[in-house]
Amino acid sequence: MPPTLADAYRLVHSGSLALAEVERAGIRIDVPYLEKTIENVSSKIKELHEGLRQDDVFKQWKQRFGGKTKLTAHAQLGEVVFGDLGFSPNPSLIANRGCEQGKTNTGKWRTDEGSFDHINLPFVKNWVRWQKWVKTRDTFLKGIYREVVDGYLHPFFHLNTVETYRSSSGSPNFQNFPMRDPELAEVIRKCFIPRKGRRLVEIDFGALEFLVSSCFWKDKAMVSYASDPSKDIHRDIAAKIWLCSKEQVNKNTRYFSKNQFVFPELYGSYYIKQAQALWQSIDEHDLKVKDIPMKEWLSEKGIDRLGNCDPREEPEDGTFEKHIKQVEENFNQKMFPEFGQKKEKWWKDYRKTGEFQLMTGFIVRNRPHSKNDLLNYPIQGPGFHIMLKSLIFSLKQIHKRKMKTLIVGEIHDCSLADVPDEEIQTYLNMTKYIMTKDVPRQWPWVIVPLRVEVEVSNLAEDGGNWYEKHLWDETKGSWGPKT
DNA sequence: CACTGGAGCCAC
DNA sequence: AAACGTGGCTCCAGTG
Repeated sequence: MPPTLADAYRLVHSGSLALAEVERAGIRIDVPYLEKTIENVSSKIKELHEGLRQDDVFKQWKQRFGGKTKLTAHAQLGEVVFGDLGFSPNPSLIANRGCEQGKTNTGKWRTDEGSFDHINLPFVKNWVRWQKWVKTRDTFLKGIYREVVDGYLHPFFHLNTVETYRSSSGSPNFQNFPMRDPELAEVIRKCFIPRKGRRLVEIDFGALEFLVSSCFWKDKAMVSYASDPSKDIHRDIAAKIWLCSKEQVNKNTRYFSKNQFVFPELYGSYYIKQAQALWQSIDEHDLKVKDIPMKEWLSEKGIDRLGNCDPREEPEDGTFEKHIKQVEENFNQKMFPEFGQKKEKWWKDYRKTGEFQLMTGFIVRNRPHSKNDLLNYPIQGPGFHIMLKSLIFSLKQIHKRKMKTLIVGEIHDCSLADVPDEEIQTYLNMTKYIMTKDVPRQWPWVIVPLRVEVEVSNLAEDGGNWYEKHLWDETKGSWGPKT
């Protein structure tokens, strides 16, 4: 019997109790470090601000806006750079539908970071940098500081706000602290520390979205990719996109294949958007095959331009657009034909009933939904539910075994725990078993093996924090740093 | 003064 | 016909 709406209710009920416990536990914050860091970042901001004020561009800015001059106003920056200084909008940016190149929906100049990529003006580079640090301080650092009580932070975790039946977090949002920008990640994540005698332990589900996707579409080839650790979908697609052998795929080319083709394709993007994004990445990130610059490499294969990317036109031969169109057709018709066919039926069925049910029993019928919603919700919701059920089971075990471990946070496909050193082995063994054995056993729709990725911080006494953490793995039931 | 939508940026 | 999804938070600029 597949999960019913009543099952879904029970999950939310016990999930709410579990997350209440997470909220109550709280995360230890290194308050002196946080205070010092706010000071340091403020000095950096002040310096950058001073530099901007002394720049000649700022004089022009003042001439233009006089008493209304406001250095934080994006609209004013746009007027100065693209209006007065006469820079053209970034030609490699893709214009929004119904938007003039380089402008927003309301007709103002776009002033996001990418809009300035092509402009080599120190003033502009520094302005972007300045804004980045202002956000770091005001949103993240001060957001934490404002909510700290007696050295602990208690972010909220909600189950009632998200259409896909994922969770959300607030006050502050625990789920969007910087991670990819190493400079920002370090400054902010060092605020989070374990309690005395403990370590922070983060356990992620590996590749959860792709695994859940396989469970939902039950496409044979997809399930095979998801089940066989020696197979790598992103590498294989990268080889097709970049016209090279699987062995010639490198970290970068795989990364962009994954994030600008495979996931977008699973969630309803299409070849024109993917081609544009990939083509832009080639120069932006200096993509290569072996040591050959990508555009040279592609040119040797007979592809020397992007193409018009006009949805009304058939792409021309010899364009990247045409090539990606073929990769897409191959993806949907040859590689994953069941995915290609089932998604049409899934959409048709929705059009008949106006509602759809997730594998975990939840029913979505709150409003009319787009085709892409129909592709995304069934993956995003149940992916989170796998994590939530694991969290619930872990807490149950922690209580039963009278452990002192505290689960202190959750980010969609991972949990963060504050674990006494002497409980580490128990906690990791127990949680891995729950995540990879117990939960799949309870949900027969999980038809592919689940996997975990474990990261552990140093002890509090050794300067452990959420930034400095180490991959751990298991050999014969014993966990330690990965060698 | 309270509120709102847009734009931007952070995460998964 | 349309064109990858879900959030939270902050600032500005405009409205009542």
